[in-house]
Amino acid sequence: MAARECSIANALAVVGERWSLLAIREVMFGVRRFDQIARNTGASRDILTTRLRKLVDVGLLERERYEEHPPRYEYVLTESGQALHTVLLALMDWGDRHITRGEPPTVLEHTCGHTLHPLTVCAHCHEPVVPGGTTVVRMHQP
Amino acid sequence: MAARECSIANALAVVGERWSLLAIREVMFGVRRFDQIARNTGASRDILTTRLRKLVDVGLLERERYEEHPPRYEYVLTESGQALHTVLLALMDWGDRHITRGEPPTVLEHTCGHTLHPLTVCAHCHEPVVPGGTTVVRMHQP
DNA sequence: TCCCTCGGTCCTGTTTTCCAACTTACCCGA
DNA sequence: TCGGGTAAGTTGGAAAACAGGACCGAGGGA
Repeated sequence: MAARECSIANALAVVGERWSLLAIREVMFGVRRFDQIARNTGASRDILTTRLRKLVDVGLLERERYEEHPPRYEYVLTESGQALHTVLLALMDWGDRHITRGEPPTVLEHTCGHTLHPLTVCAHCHEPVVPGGTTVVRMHQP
Repeated sequence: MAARECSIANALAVVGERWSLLAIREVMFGVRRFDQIARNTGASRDILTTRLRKLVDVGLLERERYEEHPPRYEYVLTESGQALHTVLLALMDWGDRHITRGEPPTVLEHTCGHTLHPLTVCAHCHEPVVPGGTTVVRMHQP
């Protein structure tokens, strides 16, 4: 215990459990219903229940009733949840390049009309950020 | 089972288990030794052993002997491992903005001399990618 | 009426994970 | 030579997480 304090660790404490990011992927792709999310992710239903509840509790999802009779619910992303799209894009791009064999299973298009290949740049100079192109200014030591 | 085929899922199958990304974070920040990685992540030693072994097996890390007598090892990132830096940066930025309260615990500087704030842009038009700014062209349905 | 859907809950057994102590192999200083 | 320290794990037992399937309640449709 008494590990390094870090926003990566904090982020993973919220979305790092198994199935959480896949559930968010589904909602981001427009799949909002419990049964569909369960089917598409492959998570067992009870685990998915606890994951979705946690994501609602921490404010990444909202559970909205979309039908009164019978009561039916759907999950929608909050602003914090939507902000995770950069993480999912980075993960998908990395998976496409280094893990998945063959063609990318999912292809996205940017509003500019071209196939989306995400690129991470420095918000200040707009140059791409390359591995080793950063230095640590300040960091918590455990 | 029989879930959606997707590079996000494939990526998470490799680095999605608890402690894996934190171990990679440490190596990326220059911490290469077992004991230090264990201390800084907070992972228990046995779990860390299996995680590091898996990361070596899938080719994200290499285990190198840096001392013959006694035998001592250190972990270094392969190119695939280094490529994960975009994922970690996205996660850290999201954590800084939406999870961590107060100041970011870790501050990085870009080679341009300014504090690094990563920005995800489209590699083609160089415009920022915003939530909902993409459409799905092709996708596997389970 | 009977069967179906949706959004879960419950139960049971298997896997993982956690935690602390132990091990091996060597170095160092007194 | 004795004791202590470090590095990189192993081991064993308890606790937690997970998988998979049955079940449930409120309604819908034929």
